[in-house]
Amino acid sequence: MSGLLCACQFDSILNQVSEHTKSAKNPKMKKDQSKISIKDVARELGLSITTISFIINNKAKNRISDEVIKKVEDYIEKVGYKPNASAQSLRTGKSNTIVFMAEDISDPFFSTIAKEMEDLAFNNGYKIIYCSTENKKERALELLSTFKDRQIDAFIITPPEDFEDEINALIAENRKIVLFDRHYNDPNHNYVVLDNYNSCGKAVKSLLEEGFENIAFVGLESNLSPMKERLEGYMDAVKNNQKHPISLLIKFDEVKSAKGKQVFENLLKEHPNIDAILFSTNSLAITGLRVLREVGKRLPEDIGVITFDDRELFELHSPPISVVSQPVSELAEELIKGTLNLLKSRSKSPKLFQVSLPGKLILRKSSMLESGAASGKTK
Amino acid sequence: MSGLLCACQFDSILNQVSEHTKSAKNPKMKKDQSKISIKDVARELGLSITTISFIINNKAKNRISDEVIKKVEDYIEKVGYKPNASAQSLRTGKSNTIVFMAEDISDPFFSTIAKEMEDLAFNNGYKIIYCSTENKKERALELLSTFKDRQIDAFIITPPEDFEDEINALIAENRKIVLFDRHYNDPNHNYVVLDNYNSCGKAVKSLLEEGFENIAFVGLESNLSPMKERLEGYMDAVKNNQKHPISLLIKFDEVKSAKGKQVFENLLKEHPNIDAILFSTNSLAITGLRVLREVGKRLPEDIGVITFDDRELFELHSPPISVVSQPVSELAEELIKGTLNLLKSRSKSPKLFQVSLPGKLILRKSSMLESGAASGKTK
DNA sequence: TTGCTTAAGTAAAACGTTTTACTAAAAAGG
DNA sequence: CCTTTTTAGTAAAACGTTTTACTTAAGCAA
Repeated sequence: MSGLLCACQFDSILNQVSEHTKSAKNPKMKKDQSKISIKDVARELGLSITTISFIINNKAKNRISDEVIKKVEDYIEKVGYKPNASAQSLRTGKSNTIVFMAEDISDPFFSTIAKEMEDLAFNNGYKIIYCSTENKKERALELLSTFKDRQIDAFIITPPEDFEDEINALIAENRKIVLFDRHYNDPNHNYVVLDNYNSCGKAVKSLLEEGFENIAFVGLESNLSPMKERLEGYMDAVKNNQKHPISLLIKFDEVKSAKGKQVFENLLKEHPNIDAILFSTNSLAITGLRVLREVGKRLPEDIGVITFDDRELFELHSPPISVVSQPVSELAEELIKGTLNLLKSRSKSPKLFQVSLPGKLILRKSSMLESGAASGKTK
Repeated sequence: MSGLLCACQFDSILNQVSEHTKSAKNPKMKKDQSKISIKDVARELGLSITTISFIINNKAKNRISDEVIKKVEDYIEKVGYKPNASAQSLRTGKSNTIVFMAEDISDPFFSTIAKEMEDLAFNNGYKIIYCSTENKKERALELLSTFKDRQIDAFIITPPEDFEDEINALIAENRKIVLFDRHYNDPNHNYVVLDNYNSCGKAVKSLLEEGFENIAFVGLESNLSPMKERLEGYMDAVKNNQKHPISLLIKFDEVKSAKGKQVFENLLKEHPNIDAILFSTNSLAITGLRVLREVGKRLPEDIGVITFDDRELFELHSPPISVVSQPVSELAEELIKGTLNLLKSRSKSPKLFQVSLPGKLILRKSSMLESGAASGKTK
């Protein structure tokens, strides 16, 4: 049937061939085989490629008659023509691609964010390329250098330590940059982060209300903003309640090693009066929970526990562990919304956006001395 | 056939070269301001772009003098020139991009695989774009239709159910396709999967050796190959040992719901003699463990447990849960190695590869009745 | 000398778009 | 009836590469 439609003025030539090809069911077979281009569409409809281009880019209003628009759209729909993305990208300098440089894309927090972003971006015609910096500056630079020349429209970056200059350089080059998870308190940056300071305050307050007295903080030795803010949040909250802060900072590389377990064990020994611990990250908590189990501490009777970032693991733990949960969907939404706005704006200096979302304290048995009926309640 | 007509009546008369138009150059200004192209390099060195192109593509041997090659390479290094990826892609039809369609990129199994692949691919000059099908056919089709027109070099696909025709269609279109995690036993497909059948056999054997007698299987109601193979592997292993199989298949959507918990609870009630359970997936095990805890079953005394896919959660569980672990690094390596080979081969029909890797049984307390010294041993 | 080979390079077409600047015909204005 | 405006389109340049087919000069054998 489609053979009839391509008739127009080329009849004579087509006819010569069709004698031989008829047996192979569909005379248009050729088309399907090799990619169909805007030129093919134009030729087939007896129009110029300019017209086709205007139509597929919604620039046809007041230029092309509704009748022709309809005809072209129908044909495009029928043959499934889609513009060649590389050609578009070459011509326009845009690629409809966003790069998300996560710390580690296999980390559940980042991969969940990634998935939600992917979905939102996809619905807006954007693709996302992910990569992992491992929190290493050289790695991040390497990635950046690869992607800088690939017509990437925007970068969502979880910067490693000591990366402020590079971020500023990118911004100076007029790139669209959005920071995620960590930031530099720079009014010229776009970012979406958790309100770490107040989240920590809430956690401490909750522990105190439950009757815990000597709350220790176990954090990461790091200059990254969340690590610093969580520590500060803890410090201020404890001091404001006339308690004495006790903090242990562990090096990133040691968290999962024997060394990490040991320094944590030492903390417990040196401060036998500790009756609650606030873990600043997920992996710190996991290491901590291992040690607590090994040394026979009962939760929450001997030691109350709250940690950052919810994971299935904590809910299934015995006893279930209280957490400060990050609002993953909202974070992803803010990130994509902000990034897309940046991309939409035609101005050279789009308005900045700086978002800080509150954490959600999810109380479970590990931090509830009275273990009342309100298990799992949310605050 | 239609190509005949566009023949070239407008061979041009544009031989007047405008040498001087561009030559009012300020060599300093230029560099920093706008992206530097192959043309700039050529002009600056007084060479043709052809020469530059040959050199950056390692096609200069026997064509260009070593002296010139050196000069060009040095200059490129100095100014940091990198070819425009879109232009390359447009010209060559290649994009150095691989799409990985996972079931769910936020699932730890897939995100870990993704990360390892990303790394390997990156080192070979390839980027990876991830996406999630959610095991939904329409979603997969939608994704496919977006990516088909973007010069994607290869697809690594975790197909949803009932997707065999689509895979065959892609292959017929001459696309590079590699299946992952699940396959169709089709000798014309490339795939990398776990040896689910024998992995299940190993798990059953281990439970029997530990003294468990009535081993139940809890699986997913699904046509996907891993689900079917695991069930078969269990069935055959149990029967071969003169035991009676008991299996429960739960719908994907119900696993995490109240319904899922209930049917599992019913299983326990209807078969009070069950003394061990083999869970076919991660999330089934999590639901199962919740129920087992609620109904007061002790592990492993009352019920022994082994589940598929290792996760931190299972190691930290009390008691730690035995698992069949997938060799993530090896899977990722096979995937990328195979895909890259496909891409390297110039032939129209590269040789196929079909890889099935053994699972690793990691025994922990949940399946060890004697709870001997050999905790955590690997088989 | 002539003719052939090799070495070292270049011109120009092509990939598939978008966009600027044009045109031809019809409608409107006077 | 002429001029202007509007409508509905089109031609061709440009984006930055790769690659095919050429050129030009030198070397060399006879």
